[in-house]
Amino acid sequence: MAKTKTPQAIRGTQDIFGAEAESFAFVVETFERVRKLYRFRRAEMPVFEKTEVFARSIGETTDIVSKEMYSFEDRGGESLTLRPEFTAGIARAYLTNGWQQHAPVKLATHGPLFRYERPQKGRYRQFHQIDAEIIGAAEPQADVELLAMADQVIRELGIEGVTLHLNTLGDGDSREAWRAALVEHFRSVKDELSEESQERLEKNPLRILDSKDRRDQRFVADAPKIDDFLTDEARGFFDAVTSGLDAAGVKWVRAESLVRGLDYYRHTAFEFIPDDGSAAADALGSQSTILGGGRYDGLIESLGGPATPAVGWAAGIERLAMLVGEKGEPNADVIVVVEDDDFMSQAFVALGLLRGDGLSAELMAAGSPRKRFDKASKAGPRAIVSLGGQGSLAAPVRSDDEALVNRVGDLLSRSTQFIQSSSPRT
RNA sequence: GCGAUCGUAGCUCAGUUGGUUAGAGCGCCGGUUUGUGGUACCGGAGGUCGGGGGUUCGAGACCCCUCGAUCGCCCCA
Repeated sequence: MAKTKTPQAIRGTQDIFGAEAESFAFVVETFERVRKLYRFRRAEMPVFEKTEVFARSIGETTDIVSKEMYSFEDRGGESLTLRPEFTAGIARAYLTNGWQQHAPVKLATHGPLFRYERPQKGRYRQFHQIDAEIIGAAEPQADVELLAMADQVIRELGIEGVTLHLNTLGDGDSREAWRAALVEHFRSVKDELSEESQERLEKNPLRILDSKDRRDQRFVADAPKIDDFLTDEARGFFDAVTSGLDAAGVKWVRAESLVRGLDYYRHTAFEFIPDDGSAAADALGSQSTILGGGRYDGLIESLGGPATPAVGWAAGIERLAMLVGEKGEPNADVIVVVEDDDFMSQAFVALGLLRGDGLSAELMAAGSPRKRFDKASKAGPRAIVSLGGQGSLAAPVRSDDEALVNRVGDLLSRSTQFIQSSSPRT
């Protein structure tokens, strides 16, 4: 038989296992716990949608839509796309399921997203996010509550050295006026900007503001500020958000040049970013944002729904997992060692008893019988039950934990399979 | 899409200016020792050196292509 080649995993996908998988699970479990504290309701959406769901809401000119989507035709010839983010799909679900009746709704979800990008540290083609959205709430209190939750998730994950960067993009009119002023400002010095920013000038002028290129930064300093274009209403909204955050004890800094990549953002925009020089910044490489979001009051309309205010955020699980440190896999409470294969069935009785009582238990019954105890011992369980070691039905329990020895001894004595020995200790 | 570095056993890596049958540690399997034990010793399995092509008497080493990884740019979580 010809040797079959093992297919490789798809570029930019990951197989997560062991300590890394524990960190990943820790992030998700923490999110689930905190989300219930804030009374966000769990939602599940499909991982793929009609392409137009994303194209229309995210913005045709954004990088995500113009070059990063995994799109394909199904057998009926319809263009479908693997979700590159949660918000658009949630908005669609909100409209097509009549969730409007629950408005305002607080929703939480998590799962895989797909973006066709060059993989690097903290960035994958299939990646995972936790996500929280409040749909149908126009009040700044919604922004405050959403951010308080984000802040608590990060704190409960034990992540340090990360700060909330906050900005406002104003309402639609403010944003447009500001954008026009920025274009004018940068166009006057176009030839002195970096090549990339010259392109951004046409496509996405707001992004010039956070360019890393020195040539751009001199002109960023005296660029028009959003604050000068804010309507009274937009300013009032932002003030309400910031004072709410202060009252809620959420630390934040103003980031005047923080803009978000997607077209649908209005008013509040924010990112949680590691502080310069912190361990977190180090661990993340060039990927800085671990959680980002904002208010998207226009999105639902772009999908054909009624004008509906909403705010949300998403955070990369992989990026968070890199910051929570190693979460080792816990050792077994008990390992049952079969030192003589004649005692195999007793081992299953013992395992059933132990697991039924809530103790994690593992069987060690393969390989050289004489080495099994050593292997069990090496695995570092809280206790070891040895079967057949003395050629008898006795099942000695080895542990430094006296209470556990007694508990295991009591459990085993429930079966006539075992003539309990006088629990010798080591 | 662009750039840099890198691909040798399951894992971490050696492998001299290209030169015989490609090595070590850990892990795994078996045996001996110990005999209430996490020890030590012996032995074994496992590699078409990422894949393909080329240069050469001879390539794991050099060249080209390709796939992948890592790290940046762009952008984002």
